[in-house]
Amino acid sequence: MIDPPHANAYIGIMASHLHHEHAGASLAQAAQAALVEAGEQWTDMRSDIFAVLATFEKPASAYDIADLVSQRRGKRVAPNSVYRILDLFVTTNLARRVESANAYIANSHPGCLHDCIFLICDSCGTATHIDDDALTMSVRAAAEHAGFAQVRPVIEVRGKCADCD
Amino acid sequence: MIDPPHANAYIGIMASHLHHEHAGASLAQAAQAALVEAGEQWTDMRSDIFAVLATFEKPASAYDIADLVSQRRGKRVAPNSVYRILDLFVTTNLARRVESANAYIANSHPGCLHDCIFLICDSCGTATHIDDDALTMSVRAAAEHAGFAQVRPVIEVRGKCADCD
DNA sequence: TTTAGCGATGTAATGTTGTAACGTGCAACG
DNA sequence: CGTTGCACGTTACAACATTACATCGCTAAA
Repeated sequence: MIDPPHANAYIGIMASHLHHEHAGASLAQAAQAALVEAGEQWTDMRSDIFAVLATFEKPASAYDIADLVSQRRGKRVAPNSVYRILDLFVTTNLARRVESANAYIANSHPGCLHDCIFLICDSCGTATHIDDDALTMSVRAAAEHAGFAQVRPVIEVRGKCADCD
Repeated sequence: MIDPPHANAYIGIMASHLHHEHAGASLAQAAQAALVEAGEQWTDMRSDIFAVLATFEKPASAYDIADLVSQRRGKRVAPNSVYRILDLFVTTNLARRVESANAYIANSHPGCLHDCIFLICDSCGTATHIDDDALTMSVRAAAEHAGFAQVRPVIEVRGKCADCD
């Protein structure tokens, strides 16, 4: 393979991952803190939805989440309600929408603002993400050079993960 | 604005745009040629769907296309049929799916294989694309470095276009 | 000439994802 | 003790996508 100009950009992944990756209870706590920080309430419903979302390693659809939250609460929770809260999570950076999957995934480092690059396996559906700020900044720059403003990059890569390969 | 490491990547846009951009009849002809080249048939239905798709400057949903093709033919064409043909177009590179819009757009240079970067205006909905192979190759490289194979990058940027800004 | 196969399209039904409109409960504040 | 604002509930519906199976027309083998 030829060496493209940015072939070494992945070096940035490690460098930019010095921030803390949360999991489990720690993650929920970080999420709560971030939401409160944004001036929003941390309600039972939001807590449950975040908890369910965080159990997924694959992007979860709003309907998947609605089902599981319904179980957990013993009472039907309408997709509508889930969407409302997922939208809130996305705007406050507690979760991300994976456009190519019409699904959502918890942000493992809430409060930390990146343009994420998602890698989604077409076989097993699992999603990982890499943070390569050099690369995402280049995408932003290209868009801005084309006259775009208030840009929000959507960078996702579909493929086969190492396990499924 | 600070100068990110890849800020000059857009120089690649011009450089990589030496290939011919088609429009109108010329585009339809190029599409036909590409499809036949791929060992597929250029039927009336496919021709009509491509023609309709090519009239859009915004990404078009399968249902939009179904409606217009129905008019053009004076007979209802079901979304199903449209999806089938759009899928074919996407696999043969005559069209692209814009994941963040659940919609499709004609490839203005069929036969020419790129990872496109789409810019979609949140206000007016129009989409433009830029071809920056250096940038897309970097994304591929980053994904492959993470163990992914058969990668298919999805790079889209939502924002405000120059006109709507 | 039949007929078997195959690719393209038609038809109908259904599944999945996303929004709109409006109602209810509850807590803070005057 | 109202009234205001936010969270959430409920219903209905709109938009997007797939599945299963039928039909049509062509062509190649019998």
